[in-house]
Amino acid sequence: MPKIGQEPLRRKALVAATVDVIGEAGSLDVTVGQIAKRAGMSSALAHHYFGGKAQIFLAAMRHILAEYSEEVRLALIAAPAGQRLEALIDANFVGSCFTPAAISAWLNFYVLAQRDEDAARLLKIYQRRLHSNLKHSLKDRCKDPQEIASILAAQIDGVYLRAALSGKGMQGAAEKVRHVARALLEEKA
Amino acid sequence: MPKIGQEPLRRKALVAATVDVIGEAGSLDVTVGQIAKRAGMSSALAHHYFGGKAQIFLAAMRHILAEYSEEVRLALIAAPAGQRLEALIDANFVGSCFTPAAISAWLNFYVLAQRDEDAARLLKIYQRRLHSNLKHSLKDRCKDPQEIASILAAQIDGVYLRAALSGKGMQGAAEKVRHVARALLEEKA
Amino acid sequence: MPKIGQEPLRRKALVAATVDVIGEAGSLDVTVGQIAKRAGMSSALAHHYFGGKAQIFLAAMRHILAEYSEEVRLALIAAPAGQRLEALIDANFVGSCFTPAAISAWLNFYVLAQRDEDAARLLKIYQRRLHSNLKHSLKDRCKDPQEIASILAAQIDGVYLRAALSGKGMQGAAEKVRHVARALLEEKA
Amino acid sequence: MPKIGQEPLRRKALVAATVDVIGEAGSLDVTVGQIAKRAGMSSALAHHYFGGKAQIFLAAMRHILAEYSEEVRLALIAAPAGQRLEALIDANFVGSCFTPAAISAWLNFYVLAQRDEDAARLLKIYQRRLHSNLKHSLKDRCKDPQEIASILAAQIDGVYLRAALSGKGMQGAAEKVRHVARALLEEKA
DNA sequence: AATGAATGAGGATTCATTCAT
DNA sequence: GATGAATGAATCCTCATTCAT
Repeated sequence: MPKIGQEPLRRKALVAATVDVIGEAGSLDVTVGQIAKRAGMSSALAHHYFGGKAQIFLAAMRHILAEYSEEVRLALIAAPAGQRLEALIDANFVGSCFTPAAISAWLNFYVLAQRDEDAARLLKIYQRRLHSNLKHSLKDRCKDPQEIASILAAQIDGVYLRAALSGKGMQGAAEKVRHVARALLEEKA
Repeated sequence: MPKIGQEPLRRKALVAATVDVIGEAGSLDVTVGQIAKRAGMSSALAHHYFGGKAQIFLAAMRHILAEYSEEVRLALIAAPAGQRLEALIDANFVGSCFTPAAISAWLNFYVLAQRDEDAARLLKIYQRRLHSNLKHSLKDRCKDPQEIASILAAQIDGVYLRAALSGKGMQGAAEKVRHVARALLEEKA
Repeated sequence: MPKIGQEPLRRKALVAATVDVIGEAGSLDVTVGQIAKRAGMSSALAHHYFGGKAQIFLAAMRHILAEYSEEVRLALIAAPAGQRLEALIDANFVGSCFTPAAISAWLNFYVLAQRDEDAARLLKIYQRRLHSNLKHSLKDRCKDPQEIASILAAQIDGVYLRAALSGKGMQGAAEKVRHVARALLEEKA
Repeated sequence: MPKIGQEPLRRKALVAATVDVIGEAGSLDVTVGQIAKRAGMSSALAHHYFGGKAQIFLAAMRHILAEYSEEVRLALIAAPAGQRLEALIDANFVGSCFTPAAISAWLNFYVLAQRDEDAARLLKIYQRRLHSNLKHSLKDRCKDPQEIASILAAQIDGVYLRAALSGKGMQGAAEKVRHVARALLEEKA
């Protein structure tokens, strides 16, 4: 029996290891060797599958974003029509991709996006999707969904940042954003 | 007798060069050689004056924070009594330390704070000061200054992040935060 | 499958090269680069296999001591019962590990032992073993084997030193120690 | 009043500092900066007076040898005619230049002599003088002063080495050499 | 497919030495 | 005489990457 289908397994393992290691180090200054070791293979194989360090990182980022997207998608599906905004906000602070490890990877993602074309593109996709989701869930609930969505997106990111750096986790984070949302929607109403 | 009093000059030049180079690279992955070259001296001299790479970075961060603090201090002094909150918000998006270069250094500062004791301490000081300033300026204007300050601080950071990553500068950033502030203060009024 | 089993070969080559290079330089001030080059590999590989300069040195010292010990062991086995002392003395001045190169390494070993824990430990082992061997071979031939062994050990080291520094090799060295041994054993007889 | 005669003072201070620092480090791997600092001046001045690191070391060695020679000279003068050998042996283990610091410098001197012409010459002078002194003091007391002197010189060096490395000082060292001397002189007498 | 082997390039750091004042 | 300033060269070490098997 030949070992078949090893490639996807290996890639998955490497992606998971990357998130893991970056999370632990709190930095993108991790070596391919560390990642490969964590994934239980040689660094040569990591290169073989991904082509280079940058691509490994990118795959890890893509994974984080995919998990996040899925989380959001499910939350929106499950939410009652009038509660989409609240569900969306909550989804941004709950779920597997918001573990401390992922947060660290996420933070570094922001930095990477400054230089790296691919990272910047991925990040833009995330931002557009979040903005779009927010706008949709705000439709019919306020006069300027565009602006409110933009504000709430920033609020979400800011709360992330602070939660990530405080080391105290996401407790109370969603509530802060909901608070802002309520205030903005009550305005002049 | 030797040439004298070069140390402060050199240190200043190195700090400026560090902010500069980090800003351009969008990353802390810059070499002491790059920094020293930009500052017009040998890397050996940079080590001589600062002792090591970490200390050079730290001095740069301290410089950025000092500039920011000064900006805020002046804004608060100049503001009429009832306009302190607005002045404070504006001060966070205007001024010399919010050039693209400084923003990049700032972003990387967040990441560094995850691993580096000293960076974390500096960052905490910034956060406490911002929170404290916000709270003071909210006193007498709402029921829960503590909570509102916390929300606005996150909003400020989030707007930073987005402005920094969009590459479009700070246009409209302060207005977004002011918008949130207005909404939160009007609440239940 | 990769080329395999190179590690022991490389380690051996590096150890030999280390002794060689130190011998030529007459000093521990040799670079990993020099050693690696002599061993026919990159300095990176030397680090890969040994972890660092100190460990390379230590391995070289261990090698020299092992060779010496083997030399002594064989000499003692081969010696007739009544001639053990003489055989032991001779063994200290004959043999592969007393080439000029090894002597130089040996000399530097003394110096290194002043600072380096590991080197000091190794040296102590050598000294204890020599002392113990001498004492055993002196048993039944004098009243105070402990003291005589101590004196002869020092004599051996001293003759080393002088032979090493004179650059004229070990000619007549063993005979000097044998001379002392005879004199000490004849005492008060 | 101009500062005159500073040069000899500075040189003396540097020589003393060199012995000091080498003794502490247990190695010749000391920097000119360390030496100069210990001597209370800038490293530039050290270079100015000595021309380079090698010459500083050499001056320190010369100093140690001079002290040693003086010690021996005085001992020989003070010794009664028939006790010159014993006085000479004792002089090799007593005196200011056999402090732990000097021993360390001495040990390193041996190593340096392997490469450095000047150091080798100095060392040879010491060895010749010791040998000559021993030979003279052995004249009329044995048949082969040349050989006995050679053996005792080696014994003295060997005992040095062991005493220096044991860290227990020179206790009992002279007595060991005297013991050998007695034995050699009693031979076949 | 998988990996041990191997390296070149690069980076932080140190230090003897020189120089201008 | 004396020193702060300054640097080039060298060294250890790391790491992404390539290669042969």
